[in-house]
Amino acid sequence: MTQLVVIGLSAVVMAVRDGEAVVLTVRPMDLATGTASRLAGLPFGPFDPEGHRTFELALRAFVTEQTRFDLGYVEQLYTFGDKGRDAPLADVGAGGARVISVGYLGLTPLPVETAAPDTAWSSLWRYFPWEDWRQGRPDLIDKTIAPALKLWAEAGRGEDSEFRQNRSRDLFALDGGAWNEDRVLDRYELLYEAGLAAEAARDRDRAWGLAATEPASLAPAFGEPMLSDHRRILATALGRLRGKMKYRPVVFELTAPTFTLSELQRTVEAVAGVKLHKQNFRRMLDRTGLVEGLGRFDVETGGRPAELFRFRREQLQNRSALGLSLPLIREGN
Amino acid sequence: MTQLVVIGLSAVVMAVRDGEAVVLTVRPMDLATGTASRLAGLPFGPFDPEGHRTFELALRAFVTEQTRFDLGYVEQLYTFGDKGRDAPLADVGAGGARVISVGYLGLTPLPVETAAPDTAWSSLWRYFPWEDWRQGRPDLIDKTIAPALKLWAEAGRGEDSEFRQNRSRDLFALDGGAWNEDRVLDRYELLYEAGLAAEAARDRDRAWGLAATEPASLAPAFGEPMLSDHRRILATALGRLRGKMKYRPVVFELTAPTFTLSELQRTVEAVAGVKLHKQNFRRMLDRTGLVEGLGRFDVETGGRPAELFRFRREQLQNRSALGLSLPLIREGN
DNA sequence: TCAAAAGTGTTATCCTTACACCCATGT
DNA sequence: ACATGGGTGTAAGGATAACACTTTTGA
Repeated sequence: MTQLVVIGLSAVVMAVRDGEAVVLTVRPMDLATGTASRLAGLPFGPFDPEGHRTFELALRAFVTEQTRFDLGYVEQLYTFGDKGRDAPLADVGAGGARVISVGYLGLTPLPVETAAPDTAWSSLWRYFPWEDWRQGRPDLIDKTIAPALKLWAEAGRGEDSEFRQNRSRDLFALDGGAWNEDRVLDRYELLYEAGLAAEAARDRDRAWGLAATEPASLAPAFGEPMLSDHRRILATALGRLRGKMKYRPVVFELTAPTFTLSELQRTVEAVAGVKLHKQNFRRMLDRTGLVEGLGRFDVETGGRPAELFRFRREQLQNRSALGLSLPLIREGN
Repeated sequence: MTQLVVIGLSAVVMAVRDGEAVVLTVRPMDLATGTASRLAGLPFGPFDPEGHRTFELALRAFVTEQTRFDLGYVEQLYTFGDKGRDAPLADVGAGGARVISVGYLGLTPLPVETAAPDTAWSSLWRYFPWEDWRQGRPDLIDKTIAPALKLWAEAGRGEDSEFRQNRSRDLFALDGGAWNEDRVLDRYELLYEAGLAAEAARDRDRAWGLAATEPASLAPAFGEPMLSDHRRILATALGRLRGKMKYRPVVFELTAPTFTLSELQRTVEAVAGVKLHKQNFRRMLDRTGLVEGLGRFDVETGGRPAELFRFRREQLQNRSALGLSLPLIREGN
């Protein structure tokens, strides 16, 4: 009944700095070479069933230890346990045990320069360059991704070929379809399945007992790979955050206590990866009553001074979140 | 590094039968008495890191084994690992190891009578009687729950007292506030914290090393308790499903291949626990284009025959989910 | 004076909500 | 004929998306 299982915790700590979405990454020591790992990973650590009462406490403890940084908002994402996928800690030696990793999302308003060595804030678009549509549709989708997916789809047999093609089209908005910014994970998994994410080649090699081939010539369009399955966890986190922003006021976990409406808009845009309509964004804000003007102004904006606002945290509780449809009725019928 | 950890999988398998939401429950053998356990639980089993490639495969295997029932739609819910809470398997002997349980939600259109012994479909409202608002606001909220929560709030000190009161008011819609049907987990956790869920007393006893006191006289208004933390997992599942219905067409995992619009509405109502507006429900359906009339009719309805419809699964893929706000813009500004 | 960023007004369109009403079947 | 459940039409109000325009600062 007692098995060789190790529980690992991984943290996706996100912030917005200078209008760019960033994530906290580490380069752990590689046991083989004794130097910092070539690939970046997420802060992660083993869960000690003796010492820790809850996952969340364990997570906060080791993130602080590794990065000298205190987490604020935290939420559980998903638990990963597939055997095929390269598992966390495999690179730093879990002694052959099966590793289950519980992923967490943490948000912080303060992209503090972390003092810890081998720790850095990196832009999300390094790992998902196709996810930033703020300057319009990224060229690399049509130039590199679409052709590669087309080849992959054509390599499929019968039904499968058509299925691959439809999925590519829908997820990457290929034939004039609408871009759905929430489906970050689906897109990453598609690229992984198609063998276009560098991690796919690595995991395949490892499954066959081969030495890792350098993920040599994959185009930068497919994003920088990460250690083990960390890029998959990161994709889960970004997708979750993008979706959640729409029905819970989580953006405010990423802003300073006071902010201008433009700053707030830039923060939302940085995460969602799309441009928003200024006037309508503002109208939406005062309809929902989520923010409150302070009558004070920020003079540093390089134009007309902007009023400072704050998030009205107090009335966060019940807010019925909007969701959609389910047309309610009072009585009868 | 290798610790005494056991991974358990728990399945919340839901269906709608005769217009009532039901869940698959089991009464495992109690090792002490050798008879079926007094309390119901969810189907659960250990995850074997040697034998199983993924959680999902393991889950499908043991659910079939325990209940002779094949799962259709499956999604991961949450991973529970708190020490304070009574953990799964504790009742059937995990030998003192720390148990981490990964909860899954399964949906099925066929509430097949399961042949397996000690397995049954039970109404969700047995466990959460306050969650069914289809006949209007349940009496037991004002008669039993509200007064009990009031006492609990008054027992709090200072700030805490006010906080408890606000939370009770918001979650149970006490002072004319709006009912938010999605917050099933928050409500259960509130009752647990307030010591009103029978499980709370049991876990407290166990933490203090006492023999379990019979959860004697808790009013039925607080729902029937389940084994270990299964009612918490069930609450997570119901909340998730209620929320998800609003942005993904998951209801159709609960319906037969063809259905009348009234049947579909009753299914949604059974899960959401609220009454819907017939005409507007129908208008919403053809706006979204989710269903398609078949030109065939069901004559068994006891009135004018109803047209049969089917879910248009094919165009499920991209559908941008509605969510809300994020006012997009094409170019500039 | 002009660029840059903040902030306001107005309109067409669509969705939601609410109302009242007609249709086809079994008893 | 009438009860029962299935199904339709229409209109008011609010939210969204798209226009264009004014205001206040620094260089």
